[in-house]
Amino acid sequence: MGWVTELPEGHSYDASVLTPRPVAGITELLQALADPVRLAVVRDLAESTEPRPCGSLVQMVTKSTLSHHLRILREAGIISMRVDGTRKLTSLRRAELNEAYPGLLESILRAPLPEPVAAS
Amino acid sequence: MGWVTELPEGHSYDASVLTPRPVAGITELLQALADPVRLAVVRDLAESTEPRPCGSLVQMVTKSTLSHHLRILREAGIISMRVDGTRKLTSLRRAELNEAYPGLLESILRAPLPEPVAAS
DNA sequence: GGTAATGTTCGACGTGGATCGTACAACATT
DNA sequence: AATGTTGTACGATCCACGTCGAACATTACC
Repeated sequence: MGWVTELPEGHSYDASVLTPRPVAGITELLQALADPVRLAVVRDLAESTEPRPCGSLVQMVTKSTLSHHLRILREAGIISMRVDGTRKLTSLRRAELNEAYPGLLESILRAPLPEPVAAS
Repeated sequence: MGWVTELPEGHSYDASVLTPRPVAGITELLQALADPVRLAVVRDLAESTEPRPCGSLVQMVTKSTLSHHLRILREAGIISMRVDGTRKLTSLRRAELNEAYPGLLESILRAPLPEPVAAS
């Protein structure tokens, strides 16, 4: 078996890391996308067809912070992750998003990236 | 003259209330839209072609809180306001938004409103 | 001039969110 | 078994945000 499915009262992994959620409501979805780091992650994932390990994503923040942002994106149904050995591959759920909110993701991705993402 | 244009060091109105700003960057725009009250205001404005006074908008919050949200929408370039006697008429800047981010506003407005907007 | 109507500003409060460091879990390799 | 790699959980901190009440500004009307 892979990762733990139940929480044995203490320090162990949450099963929700791997079970994809349905795409969230419009407010939660916009809140998830309304952050420079998370938006950068989404753009990054959108540019590569292949799933990407967390380490190859934006390096603006610490591992723990990135994990926090990936959790939010996961809980909003924007991304999904699957295990690949010692790493987890993250991918953008374009189909589900386009079904739930047609055109939304595309129009956001089409937007020019204004902020240099980090402080100049 | 109309409203004050300069801030005479104290309690007076800000000129930015009436001067429309350019549409903000994608992150600031999404942040402005990622709030249930503001999203309700935008939906409300989108459903009526005529500009609306603040009093006829969503009544979920206090006047001051609504004014705060309208300020954020204004600074993001999403709405504009003009004076009409003792009131200010608010209108959605659909054209400017569609020019800056084609399809974005429409896809958001097309989304079903999930949350009953207030606590049940 | 006084009063009412409509918004805005300010100050304050509470909550949530972003960030980090550290410790831990799971797997791979040796 | 020991170690390295990768990602998550937890605790703590800091700051931004949403909310309200009260005071003020602007205009209209009596």
